[in-house]
Amino acid sequence: MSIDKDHITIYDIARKAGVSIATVSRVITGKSCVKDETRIKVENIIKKYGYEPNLIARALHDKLTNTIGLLVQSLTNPFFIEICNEAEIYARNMDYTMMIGITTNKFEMESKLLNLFEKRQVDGFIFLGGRINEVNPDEYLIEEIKKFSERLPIVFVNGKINYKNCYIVKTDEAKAFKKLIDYTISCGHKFIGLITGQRGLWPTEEKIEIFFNALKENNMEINNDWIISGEYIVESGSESMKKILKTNKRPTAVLCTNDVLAIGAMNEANKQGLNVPNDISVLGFDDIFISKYFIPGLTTIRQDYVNLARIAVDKIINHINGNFVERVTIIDADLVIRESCRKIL
Amino acid sequence: MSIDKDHITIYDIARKAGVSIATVSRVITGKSCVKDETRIKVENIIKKYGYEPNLIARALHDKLTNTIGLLVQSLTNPFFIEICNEAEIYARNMDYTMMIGITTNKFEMESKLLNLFEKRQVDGFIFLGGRINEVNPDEYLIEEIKKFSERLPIVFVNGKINYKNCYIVKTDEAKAFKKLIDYTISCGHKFIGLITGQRGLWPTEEKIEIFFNALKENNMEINNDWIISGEYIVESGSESMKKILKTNKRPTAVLCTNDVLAIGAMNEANKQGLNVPNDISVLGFDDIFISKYFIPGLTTIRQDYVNLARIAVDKIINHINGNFVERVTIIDADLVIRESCRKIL
DNA sequence: TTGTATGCGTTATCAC
DNA sequence: GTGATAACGCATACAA
Repeated sequence: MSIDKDHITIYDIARKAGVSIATVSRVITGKSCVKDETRIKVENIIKKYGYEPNLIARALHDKLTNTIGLLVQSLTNPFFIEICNEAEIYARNMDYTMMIGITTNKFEMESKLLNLFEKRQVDGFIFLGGRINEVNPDEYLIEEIKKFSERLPIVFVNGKINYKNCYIVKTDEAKAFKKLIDYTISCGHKFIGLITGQRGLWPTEEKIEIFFNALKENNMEINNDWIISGEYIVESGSESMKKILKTNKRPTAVLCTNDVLAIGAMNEANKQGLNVPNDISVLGFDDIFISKYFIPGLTTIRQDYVNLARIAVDKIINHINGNFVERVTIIDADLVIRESCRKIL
Repeated sequence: MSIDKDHITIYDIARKAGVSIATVSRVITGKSCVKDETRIKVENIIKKYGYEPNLIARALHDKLTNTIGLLVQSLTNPFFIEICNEAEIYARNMDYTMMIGITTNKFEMESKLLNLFEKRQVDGFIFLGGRINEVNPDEYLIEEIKKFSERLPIVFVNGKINYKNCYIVKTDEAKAFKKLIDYTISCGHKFIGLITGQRGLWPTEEKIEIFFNALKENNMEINNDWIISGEYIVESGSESMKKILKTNKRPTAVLCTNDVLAIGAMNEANKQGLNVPNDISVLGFDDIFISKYFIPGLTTIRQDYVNLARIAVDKIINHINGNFVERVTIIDADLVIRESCRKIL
């Protein structure tokens, strides 16, 4: 085949088949009726020359690119990675391509990417991390999202911005974190600390509230020296644990609002010669891939990555296709018991 | 501003400015000369109406999309993730957008993605994992790469397929692994095992060869029961360590051809009640993010992710711009000494 | 059922 | 220095 595939157009096929380009187009899209005889003739020519429609030209006409923009805070947090991984594979399976933009947790970068990807005519956005986690985001951040959501479907994964045009798929983090606390208490722990990431984010504030409520319900001591906030990075988990271990009395268990923090916390405890879980128990949230293999295995909450990702993609595609889309979907998460939380006899 | 930005075209601007679309286009591209007076007039109108050129239309004309296709084997191996992360951020900084395709290490998927992304008119490919690591790939896998590389720049990250049109950026893995072995030996280890991923891949075979040579050079015992191959996943590292620990005499140190395996190996040693590094030392390769925080911290080789990623992107962009591009770039990697390898007195 | 003609929004060629 | 117009490749409204 000496013909360069790149340069075969609908015109070439039409000429070879002795029909008009309209007919060829009809055959390709399959939307309109074409007489069987001509359809087969055209199909054969298409096959013979290996013709493939030019997706750019099609996008120019249709205003649709079969592309989804994935705006993710970073690829350093394994939770985000799992979502990206599953979302890409699933989306492509549904005939969509993923454009990825890493915002490095900068709101300006989110804005730039929203604009850039809109210019690239993505058919929808998936938002992962960033402003959607803010408890009190600046008004303009919300306004911007609203503006875009008028034109394109936007899905937040684990986000909380509530606006009529925005879709949400999220883990029931409150319920899941309550499970984690209840389990810890059921193991006999009476002195429990809490390590969190940034204040002012939903994944943090929600869990802090649940934590306080649960301890009160159980008439347990709330020691503010054992409640340390930082960032959602390993080093911060270590730092927070260090602070907790400096207090006069140390807790028997420390809950972390995510696994990354828990790993930092375990690392620090270990450095100080403490054994997890014998000297101090540590629990996490997310069940990132390494948590299973850490020593000791981390007891944590497993978020349902696969469904979070797939539902996010489905919402976009269904919206595009004009199907009904549930605005908010909430998913349960399971407790994963490993070795990092000791049962106190 | 009541006008919908989406629908402003070059025609609107031309009309408002009282010039032709050609002039507006000249102002936008900046390639041809326009009288200062008219240029300023047009620029003002553009600003006033917030006009932005339609990138799809431009792509249809130019055959360029300012998009790079990133074909990655999986987002489960942290090494790949680091590259993706850096590549996306850097590429966008250079005004390119990243399309990501996860091949799940299936060659057919690589083929599909090559074709799909070419139809989407990416301006180049970055290849991460997959067939480019095969020591003896099927001929058709090579032919396909050759075919695509005639039309588009393709960069392999740590790949070895040698073809005149393909670019390569890679860590000098042989040299780096030699460093790792030399260090292990310098710590006094005389009985050393090796855990690898799949046979038939360069990152495996090359290291096995280095391993044998180094041991011979040092007149050390080569015990084939201590050389176990599997897959590049954590579980495989555990399994391999299990096999090594079943042998009569156990090595004092085990080298792993990547960190993922090392983590599995350490986990297994630990499960069997052995302390790393006191009972057995474990060393890795890659320095994935968790290796620093693992207990004990993993002694390993740090690949220069940032440069690997940036050089890959640069090669693509320079090729597109018609600049000279070095076909192969080889990067050194450093030994990172942590706690997982014990010094024997 | 099929063909013609037009639009999609650019850039570039060629006149003027 | 500027404008008219073709070209990029497709999809579709309308006409036949």
